[in-house]
Amino acid sequence: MSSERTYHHGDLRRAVLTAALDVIRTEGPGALSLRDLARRAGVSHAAPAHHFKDRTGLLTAIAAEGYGLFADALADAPDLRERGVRYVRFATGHPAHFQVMFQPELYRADDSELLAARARAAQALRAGVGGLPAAGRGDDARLAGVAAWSLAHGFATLLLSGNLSDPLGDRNPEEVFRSLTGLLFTTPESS
Amino acid sequence: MSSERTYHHGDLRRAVLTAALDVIRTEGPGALSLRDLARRAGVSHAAPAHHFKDRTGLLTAIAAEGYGLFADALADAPDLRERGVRYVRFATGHPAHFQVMFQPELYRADDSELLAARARAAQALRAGVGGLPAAGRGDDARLAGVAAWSLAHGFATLLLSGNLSDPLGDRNPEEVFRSLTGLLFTTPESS
DNA sequence: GCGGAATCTAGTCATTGACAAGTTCGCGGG
DNA sequence: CCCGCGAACTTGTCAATGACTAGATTCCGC
Repeated sequence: MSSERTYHHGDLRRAVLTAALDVIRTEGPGALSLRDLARRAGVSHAAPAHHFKDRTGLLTAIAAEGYGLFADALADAPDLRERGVRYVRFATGHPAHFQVMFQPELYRADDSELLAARARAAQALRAGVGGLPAAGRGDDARLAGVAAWSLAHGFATLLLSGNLSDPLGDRNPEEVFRSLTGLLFTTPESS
Repeated sequence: MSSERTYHHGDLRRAVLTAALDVIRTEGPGALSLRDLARRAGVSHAAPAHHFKDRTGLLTAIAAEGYGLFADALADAPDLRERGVRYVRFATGHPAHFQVMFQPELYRADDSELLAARARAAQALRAGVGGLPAAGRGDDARLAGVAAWSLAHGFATLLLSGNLSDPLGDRNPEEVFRSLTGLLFTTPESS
C-alpha cells in the first residue's frame, strides 16, 4: 500500500487529511500548504484539490470530521461531569480537529456535511445539561449549561495553547479537570 | 495628517497595526497580508517590513500590545468576579488582540517586549485569585485559580467564535457572565 | 546647512493557491 | 474481449504574496 507506485494513490484523501492534521497540530492552521501536503503524499501539486476543491475545502472537511468525532466522543457519557472530562479528552486527543472546529473563519460554515455533524455534536452536548445542581428550569438551566460549557472549553483551550503547563505540571489534565468540577459544582447527590 | 502626500507617512506603524487589527477581527489572522496593509496605508509594498521585519513580527507586536492592554484592563479590579467580567470585556473590546494572544504559533513567544507585557498581565491575573470561596491554600487555591481562569476564558472564547449568540440572544455578555459567576461561586460574603 | 540615520520606494525571486487541459486508470455494459 | 466513460491524477500556467536587496528621500541633531 505504501510502496505502490501506481498512477492512483489509493487513499489520497485520507493521506492528505492525516498529513494536514499533523501540520495543524504542530504549526497551526496557518502553516497549511496544499502543495506541501501533496509532496508529503508523493503526488503532484494539484492532486489534493481534486478531493477538497481548495484550501478552505480541506479545512471544511477537517471541521466536519472533527464534529463527527466530537459527537461520538460525547455520546454515551453517564453524567455532566464525565461529559466535561470527555470534552477535555477530545481536545487533547484531537487537537488539530478541535482547533479548526472553533475557528469558523477557517472553513465554510454553510457546508451541508459539516452542518449535519455539527448538529449531532450540539445535541450530544446539550443532552447532559439537565442534571445540573444549580439548574432549576428555563433561564437558569440555560445559564448553567453555558457555565459548564465555558468551563470545559476554557480549560481545553488554555491547555492546547500551553497556558496550563505551568500550574498543572505533569499531572493528568483530565484528572485535574475532574477536581475542578468538584470545586465548583459541589453537589452531594450527583450520580 | 490624513491628506498629506509626503514621502514619510507620519505614523505608518500605528496605521498598519490598526488596519491589521481590523482584518484580523473580521477575517481572522490567516487573512493578513503585508502587501494589502501597505495598500490600505497608501505606501509601497515593502514599507511595513521596515517597522515589523516580517509577518510574524507584526503579529508579535500585536500580541505584545495586547498583553499590555490586557494588564491595564485587569489592573484595578475590586474583586475576582469583576476581574472575570473585565476579562470578558477585554475579549469583546479587543477581539483581534485577544485572538492573537492565545495562538502562540502565530508570533515569536521569545520576544523580549512581549515577554515583559505578558509577565505584567500574568501578575494582574494571579493577583485576584486569593479571595476565592472554595480556596484554602496551596493546591486547592491553584485549582480554583485555574477554574476561574477557565470559566472566563472559555466564555470569552465561545463568545468570539459566535457559539454563544444562540443561547444568549441579545443580552449583554458581561451581565450574563456576572450571573454565571453567581451560579458557580456562590459566596455570601463576596463584596 | 551638513551628515548620518530613519523611513520609504523600486525591483527581484521563490513559493503558493487556483485554474485549465490533458493523461492514466478502473470498471461495467455490450 | 474491448470499449467507453468517469474518476483520479499530472502538467502547465498565472496572479498574488513574503522576503530580501539596493537605492532614494526626508528628518534631526549639531
